[in-house]
Amino acid sequence: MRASRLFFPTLKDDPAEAEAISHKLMIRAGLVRQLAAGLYIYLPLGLKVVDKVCRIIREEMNAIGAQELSMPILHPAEIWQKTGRWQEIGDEMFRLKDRGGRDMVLAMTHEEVITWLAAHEIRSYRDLPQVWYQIQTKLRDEARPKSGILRTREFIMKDSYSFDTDEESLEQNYQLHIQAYSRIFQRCGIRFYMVESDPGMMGGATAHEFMAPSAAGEDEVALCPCGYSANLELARSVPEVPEFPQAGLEEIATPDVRTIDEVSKFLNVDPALLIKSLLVMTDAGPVLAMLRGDQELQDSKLNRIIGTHRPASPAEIQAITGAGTGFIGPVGLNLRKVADESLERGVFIVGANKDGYHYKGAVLGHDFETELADIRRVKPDETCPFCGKRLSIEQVIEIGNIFKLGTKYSEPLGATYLNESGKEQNIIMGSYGIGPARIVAAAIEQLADEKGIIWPVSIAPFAIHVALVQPADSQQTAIAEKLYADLMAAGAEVLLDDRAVSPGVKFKDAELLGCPLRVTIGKRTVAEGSVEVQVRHGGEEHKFELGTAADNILSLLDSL
RNA sequence: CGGGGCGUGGCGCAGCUUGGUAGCGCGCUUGCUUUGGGAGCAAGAGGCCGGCGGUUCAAAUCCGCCCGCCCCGACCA
Repeated sequence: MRASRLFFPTLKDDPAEAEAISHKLMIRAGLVRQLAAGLYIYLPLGLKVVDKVCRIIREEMNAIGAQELSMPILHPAEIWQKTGRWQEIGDEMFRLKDRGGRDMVLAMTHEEVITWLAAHEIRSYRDLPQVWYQIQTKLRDEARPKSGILRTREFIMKDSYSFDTDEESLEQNYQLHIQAYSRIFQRCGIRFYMVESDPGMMGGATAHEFMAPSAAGEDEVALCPCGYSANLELARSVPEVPEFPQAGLEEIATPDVRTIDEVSKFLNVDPALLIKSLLVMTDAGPVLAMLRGDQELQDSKLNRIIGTHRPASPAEIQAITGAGTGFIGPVGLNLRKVADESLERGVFIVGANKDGYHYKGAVLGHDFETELADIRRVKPDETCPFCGKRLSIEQVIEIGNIFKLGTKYSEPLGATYLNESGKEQNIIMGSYGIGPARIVAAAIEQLADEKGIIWPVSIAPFAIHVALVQPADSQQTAIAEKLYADLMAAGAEVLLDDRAVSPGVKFKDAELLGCPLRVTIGKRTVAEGSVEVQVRHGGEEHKFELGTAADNILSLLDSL
């Protein structure tokens, strides 16, 4: 491709609306343009990179026996009503009516459709197992699109679905996907972790996510050297146990001292000796959530125990507990309570449900009763529950996920098969996603430097960027054209910058675009009968004689 | 949905406090020069100042409503 004909509008300045590195660079390098919040146009270079990622995905999916198909984006509401997600999912699903007044939905995901297909076409255990996949557009009316292409309202996804007769067979397909995913992310040149994850709205019991470490990520994971790794939504840890004082409930005056910080300073005690009491409201009434003063609530964990909830307002707190914010506690409070398991043993200071007062010496089982559960957020350096080493926490981009669905979709949609003894059984399903655009963003986030993008060879829009310094010079042009033709003939993807712009602009654009190798042909190299080659990642420079330049460039490329 | 910020040529911004008919840098066009790190000189083109309404002799500027975009939170296959 010649740069003089390539549509790649580059920008000198960072766009005002971009925050994330990948967002800034994708716009500056002319990969994408934003149409509206969460809606992006992929320009030629951006599309080229996404296509390369998709090609790798296809190769690896095909390699585990998955078969590509394509499903509609527009669905009849009926199948979503059958699985219950029509009701369960709220504003995040785009809904519309067709001319006949029938309810339709725009696909957020395709479990319903693929299961409909399986219900119609799978009859016998002899038809199983199957793995079907597609790379297709998904639409979600995101509450908050953000970070460029990381969270958008329309995006493509590779989604695959496995259909098995039993759990063991599902486990095999699950493992095959783990293998395929690992190879895909490796080949795309990004660092990633596989972590335990919350099945969430997908349903099912087992789920893992593939996470690429990046400051732009929206998720956090806990990691242990022993291999334990989990999304913070469900990560577990063993907290330090403090020295507790004597038991014996006693009211103490704490005038105008409300927060954990204030109380611990006022009483000169470790925050871990206090109970943090949070009142939340559910459909079934108020619930008191309790944590140690040095801990924070992991809302997703509480959510799984008490369902959807919201913090109580100050007025509600007053009405329900009789005290204001900062003075509430479990003692004498007759409502549902959920305490973090770290409160099971110990002697704590708690709010007295009376303005200006706390109790000290409160003991679970003696002074109050509560349900116990893990509802705290893991903190860095807490102990791993499996090996005792220290956990670290990293910010990550979710690039893929895998779920064991079981019969959550096959049952309501009637996807069954006849087993060996002629008995009808529900098909056991799995569902597996990858976000190609997120892989692209993660690669940029993880590798870029202050000059621009640095592509891994496997997904670079071009492998070699030939900078022809003076296109007006016939000698330089002849050399560049020959090299361009030779490299292309050898199968390499080459961008020839033949634009009549100043050398500085060419070099800056080459760095911004981030192709793995930049070949420079100018006055200096012509005089020496050589070409200059710079490796974008690391900046290493080489000089190759003209006669063997193409071969040397290609072997240098292979070595990257 | 809650909180905050922003909206002025293609891009990045100033002007708004104290109303008086729009400016800077980059980019773009033409010409000449230049040619290994975002070139120089000269001449140009390009803006219903997000929208609607109000106040006023007069609104980019003041007031109200709305829309859009970004950030934090909630939410999130």
